[in-house]
Amino acid sequence: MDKPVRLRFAPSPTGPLHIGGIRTALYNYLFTRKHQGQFILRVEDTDQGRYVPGAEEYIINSLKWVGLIPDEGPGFGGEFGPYRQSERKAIYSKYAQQLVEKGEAYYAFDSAEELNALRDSNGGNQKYDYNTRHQMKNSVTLGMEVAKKKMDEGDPYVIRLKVPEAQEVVIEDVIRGRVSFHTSDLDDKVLIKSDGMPTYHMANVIDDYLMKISHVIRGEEWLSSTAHHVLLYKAFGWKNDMPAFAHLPLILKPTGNGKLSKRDGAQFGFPVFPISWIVSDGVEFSGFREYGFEPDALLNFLALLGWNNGTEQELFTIDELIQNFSLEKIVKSGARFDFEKGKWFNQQYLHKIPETEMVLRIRRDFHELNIDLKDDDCHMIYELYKDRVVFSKDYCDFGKVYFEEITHYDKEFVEKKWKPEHLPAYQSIQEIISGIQDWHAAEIETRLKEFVKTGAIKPGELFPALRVAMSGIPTGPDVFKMIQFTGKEKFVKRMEQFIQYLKR
RNA sequence: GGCCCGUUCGUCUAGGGGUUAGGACAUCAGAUUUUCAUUCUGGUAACAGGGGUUCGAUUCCCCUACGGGCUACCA
Repeated sequence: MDKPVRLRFAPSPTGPLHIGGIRTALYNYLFTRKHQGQFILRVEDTDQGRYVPGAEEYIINSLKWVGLIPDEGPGFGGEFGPYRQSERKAIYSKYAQQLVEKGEAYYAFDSAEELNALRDSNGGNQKYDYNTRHQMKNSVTLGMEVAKKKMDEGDPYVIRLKVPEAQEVVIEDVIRGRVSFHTSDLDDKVLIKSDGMPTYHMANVIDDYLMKISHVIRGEEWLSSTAHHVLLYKAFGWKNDMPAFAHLPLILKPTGNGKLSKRDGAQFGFPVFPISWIVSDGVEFSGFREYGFEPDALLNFLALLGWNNGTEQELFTIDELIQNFSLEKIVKSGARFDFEKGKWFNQQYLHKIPETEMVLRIRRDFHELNIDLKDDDCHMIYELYKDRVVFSKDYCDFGKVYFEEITHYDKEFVEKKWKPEHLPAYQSIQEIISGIQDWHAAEIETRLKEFVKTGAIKPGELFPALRVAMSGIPTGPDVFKMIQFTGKEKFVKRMEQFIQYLKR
């Protein structure tokens, strides 16, 4: 008897999607996959004033990057199209007409000034509702004859929902349980704007009905207006076909107040967008992709931000997420965004990537720097850095010092650890190393340790110094392997450069 | 202001009328690495407050506080 499972992700192309949107899409996707349903992308582009060119393409590219591919949607086919609301204008007018005829909606001719005057009255809190509609300029007060005449004369008008008096509107939210509103708190929402376009509420309800949507999983910002949506379903006589609602907790800023917003990335120093977004004036907002995130890691991280399966498992493959997902286990309260935890997820995923794949990426990243690496070099860089990378591009960031000139040395190290009396030791080491025939880390290690035993320098002073000489910074992998990888000739040169720098 | 939703370690969360309130990230300490990192071990750290209900409440109810959302011819 259950309806087929059909869920929609319905973003508005007013700019780039942010990760909250990706999480919403993910939950929709997981639910459909778990119940063998359809995952539908619907573009809610009914606000012509806020339409941003390229945003739709951006949304689709983002979904593709993370692997949440719609079964239906613009460019994805499907029997219930068009999936862009701007292309469904005629449908909405038809249904709006129907509502007016049934007496569930009415035409309104109030000007912006008149609406402001209404709002400002009664202490600035007055709504356009069943208490005030009788004092406004609409087909309820004017009569249908006059209204028709005004419309024929070209007077701009909107269509408003005629919210019934003194009723309780109840929503059975899958996540929150029973939530109720009273119609006395609800205004007569505009359904069709004066440009002929529907508002979100109107288009949303009609499309969900027409597209046979079974469950609406969306952000909590929609919970309040769901009361109007329920009223709309009733007005149309579609109450029995109403989808189940599940309102998701919001993702909050890491610190401070409010929900995570698109501008927070710049402020907190981490991406909030899945992939980078270039604003028309050339400003670019970096994305998780460009930051180096694995799409599966991002999804895993996002999935756990407001949901868990009741166990202590944190690492889930996408299939495991599908198997384990349930709306009932979604947390009710908002979740602060913790970028550090996101990085941890990425690191975990990076460890799972096989060496052969990683080596390919290392070669590709170096190639972009115009450095063509030999197979052995790629493997060596992998070996050297695999325990300390968080993103795959870190291999390149760490490894490029072996192929580029060293332009500066860690200031703190030089100031704190460098002592002029170390100089002879450095020079001795340069000689010892350059004398090694069997160029291997093990041999280098033996010789260096022998030297340290002479007491010329302490190990704690020597090894970090060698790292600085090799790479500019005192942290890094095993020094002996570093030296081996640097190569004898380059090692000698770098020691020379370092010694010159210290003498300056 | 009004309406609606929420509140367990710094953060994400598990749990649920009787628990040493568990895990993860972060953080701190120890071990190992004659160095940093890794790894391992261990530690600090939470039921917002006040009333009920109850033999017993962090868990159920109410109030307060705090947080969040909505309050547009935006979605």
